[in-house]
Amino acid sequence: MKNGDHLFLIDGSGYIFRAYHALPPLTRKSDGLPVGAVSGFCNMLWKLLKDARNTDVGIVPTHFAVIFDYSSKTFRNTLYSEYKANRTAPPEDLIPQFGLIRQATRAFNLPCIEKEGFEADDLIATYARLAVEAGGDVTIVSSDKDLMQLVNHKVQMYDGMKDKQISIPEVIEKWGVPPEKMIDLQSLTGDSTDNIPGIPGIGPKTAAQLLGEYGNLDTLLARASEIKQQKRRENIITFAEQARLSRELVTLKNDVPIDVELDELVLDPQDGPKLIGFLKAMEFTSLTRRVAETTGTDAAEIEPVPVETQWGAAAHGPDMEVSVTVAVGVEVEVTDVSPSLPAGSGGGVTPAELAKSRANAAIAEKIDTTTYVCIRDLATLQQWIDEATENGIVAFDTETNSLLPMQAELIGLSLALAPGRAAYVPLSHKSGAGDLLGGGMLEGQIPLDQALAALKPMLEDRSVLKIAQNMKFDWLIMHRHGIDIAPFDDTMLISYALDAGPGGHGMDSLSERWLGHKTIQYKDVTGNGRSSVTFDMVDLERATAYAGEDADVTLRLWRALKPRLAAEGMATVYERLERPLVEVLARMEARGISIDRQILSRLSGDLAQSAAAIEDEIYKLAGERFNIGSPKQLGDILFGRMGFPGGSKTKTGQWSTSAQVLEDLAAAGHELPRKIVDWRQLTKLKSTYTDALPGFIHAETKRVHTCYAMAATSTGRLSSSDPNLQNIPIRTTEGRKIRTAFIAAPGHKLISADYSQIELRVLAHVADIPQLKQAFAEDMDIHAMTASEMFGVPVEGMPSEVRRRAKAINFGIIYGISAFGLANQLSIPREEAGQYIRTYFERFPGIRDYMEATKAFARANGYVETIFGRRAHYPEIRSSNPQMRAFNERAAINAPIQGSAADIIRHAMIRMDDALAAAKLSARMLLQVHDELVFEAPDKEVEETITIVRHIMENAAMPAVSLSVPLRVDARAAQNWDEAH
DNA sequence: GTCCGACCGTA
DNA sequence: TTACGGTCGGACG
Repeated sequence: MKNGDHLFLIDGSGYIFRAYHALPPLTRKSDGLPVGAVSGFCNMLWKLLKDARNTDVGIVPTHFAVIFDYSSKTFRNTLYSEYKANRTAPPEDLIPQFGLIRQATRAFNLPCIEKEGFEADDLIATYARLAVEAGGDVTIVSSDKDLMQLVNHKVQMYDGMKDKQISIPEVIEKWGVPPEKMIDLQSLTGDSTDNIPGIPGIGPKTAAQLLGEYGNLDTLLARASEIKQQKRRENIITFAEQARLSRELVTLKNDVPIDVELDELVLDPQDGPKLIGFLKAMEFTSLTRRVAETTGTDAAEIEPVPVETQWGAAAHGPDMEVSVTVAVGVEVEVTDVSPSLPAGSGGGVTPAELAKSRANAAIAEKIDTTTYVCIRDLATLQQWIDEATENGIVAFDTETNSLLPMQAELIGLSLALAPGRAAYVPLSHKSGAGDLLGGGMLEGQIPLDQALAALKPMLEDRSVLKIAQNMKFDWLIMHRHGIDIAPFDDTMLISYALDAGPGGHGMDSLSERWLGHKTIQYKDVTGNGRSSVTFDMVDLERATAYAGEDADVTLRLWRALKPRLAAEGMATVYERLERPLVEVLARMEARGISIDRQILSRLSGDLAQSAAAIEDEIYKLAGERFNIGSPKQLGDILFGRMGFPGGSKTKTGQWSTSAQVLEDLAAAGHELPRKIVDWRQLTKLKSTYTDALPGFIHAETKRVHTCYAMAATSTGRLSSSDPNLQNIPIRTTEGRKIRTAFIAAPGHKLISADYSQIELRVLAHVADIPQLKQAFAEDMDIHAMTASEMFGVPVEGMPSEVRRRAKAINFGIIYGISAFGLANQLSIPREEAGQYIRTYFERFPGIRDYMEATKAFARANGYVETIFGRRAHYPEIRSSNPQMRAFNERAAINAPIQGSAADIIRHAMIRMDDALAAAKLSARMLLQVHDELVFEAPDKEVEETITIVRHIMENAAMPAVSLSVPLRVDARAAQNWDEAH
């Protein structure tokens, strides 16, 4: 190396993590191998190399190397055992990419450099020093602040993803100190991601100011007593030693003994065929094409090169040593079908093959529920816990006396370590069914607090994966006992990510489907109906069989289903949209919302009075007393005895008395049907809301805790029950009053933030409709715009009826429109509705194309996808029954739109808690209503909370998806939900 | 007691 | 025309 040469050092390990989180997820089409970060890495390398003169760096590299971390243990761990101790395991779909990126590097003909005991950063520091000493210049491709200490007039950094150069001025601008003071700055601030302590209470701003004043860390520490702020002075004196230790940790080692000499890093020319062989194996088609063009290679001539990948059966523990080394891209014998955990220790299998062998094994292994252990002493429990900890994987289940997690009491819990090896730990079983007083606690159970104390370290141990069926329930139960389970997998959610569509994801049905095993029914254990008992009354033998089976089945399901995530390309959906939401929703459910009992009680009285008055009038008009709430009796009276015209029948042959039918009669001048409609509205509000809601107020928290179902819908939406807080009235003034009972705690406000027209915006994006995109870009009234476009009526002074029809059509489009449905909705003839639809498609031909393409995709694949890759399956779309087929087609058109919107708000929710915490706001998310989030915030934080909430929600699709239409969020704060919405 | 259909509240 | 959950009446056992 000589004067004028230029060395590029790529921070390979840093790039992997950053690319994984910043780039949209991507999986290899043929087998679901996750390759998003690999793709980003290859594109970046190609950009840097293809024509050095034209790169964004604007510099011609003469030498080039990609540097990696060797392992997680380095010399820094001997300095400080806690170094990087809080790192969690890399996401499962990232793990195979570590190896792939090294192979990519070699395919690019570039040296791959790593060294045991040292971090990539130390190697980079060493090579940078050597290059400068040899007279060369250096560009470090990374954006990691830990490397900024290396920047000087010969060494710069380049952020390959933001396309930004970082030299001395940029460092000063960002951190307020020149690069040579970065070490001192980091020693003061510490770094929570690397677990570097620093000095408490000192952030980058304070650190920069102190270093400006005192020059360097040693001077600062020596003269700490001069600092005026008392707290700061005390902290610096107290934690001086900690700062010195931090300095040792953050100082990069620039004298690592190197194995590859500087001169060996000379940039070789690209080997087109070699690179293309790799890119083809990765199935990066567009990059393959570009490389072929530039290097003048005929890509068709080149075979994909077999690629080695590490594909883990389970991501758990910080080091992830458990993984399967497999050859992908070549035919291999499936050798690993062993039932032991962790699965796979050398067999050559692709994700798809492993999934298949696991499915076969799962159904082949029979289940015997009589072999489970009942644990009744602490020592035995501790043995199981120790084994679980050593294993790194355990299935976990709680038994309670209620399905409502906020009021359920813990009765016992079960663990499974391996298929067939499960145990039940009774904790609160009662004795003496014959005892008049109900019996006391059963003898021979581990005291609850002791059992929980023993379990807590394992349940919270980051190196032990906990598996449950519907983890949100168990998480919340344990959360109420001071234990926050992590990390975890959820078989229900894995099933949901894989197989959302008709058919549920309950354990019983999953067991039958995947294990061929009929589970013991809860009812067979606790009894039926009147004679049923709570689980704490069940004898231990039967309780052990039932509870042990739950854990055993859960573990087996996990083994059968988990590998399918990678094989079918659904790992990202599961890990980004399902699993992280568990804790978010559990915390929302635990918080609950405050309801004013008095308001509801008063409303109930009012409703009862009004309904009674109408009831009398109804009897007078009908000439007899009858049960107005019985559609059967009502239909017979209206259309039988009284002979009203225009009756229609339901599919069971009864007279229909739907609101639509009654409204039509009322419009024709009949008094009685109007009264019925009014009576129905009042009694509905009373029975479903004002009477029912107070029963859900929790005895201790005095708040209402709804329960969200994560796997109940085919589209990705949540559902809410017990009580359902997603259908609280809003359309009528009478109904709205119910919302005034949902109130903020004293000193707080409720904030309601809702997406404006999110589904139509998603439609505009996915169907790529220019007029719609422009209308949203300009924040126009979308229904008026549609009406104007369709009927040629100017938006100014548009009759409301015209807009109403356009609005109905817009919704119809989202729902997979039919002339029949639109005619029904608008009460117009079917011919007229059909004409509307034709006109709409003429004005927006892209929508028709999109709908046809979606139907064709669904027919071909049996499912449709959201913009984030969530799938909804519609196997019946190929039905020979035309009605069935049409229904499935409409649902398939709707699912990507409704589902994408659901995914967007899921993203927002997953990020929200951290965003609020980062802004030091104590606002809390309470409710989700499909396109709306409700928060409770202290009065003083309302404005700032709205800013953060809006920002997170409006940018929720990024970076996974870049929408071509802006998202807009309306937010308002008030004392109650009615005024806030 | 349990299940299903009709009806209706929300997005 | 999409997606849900709750209440009621009424039929079934």
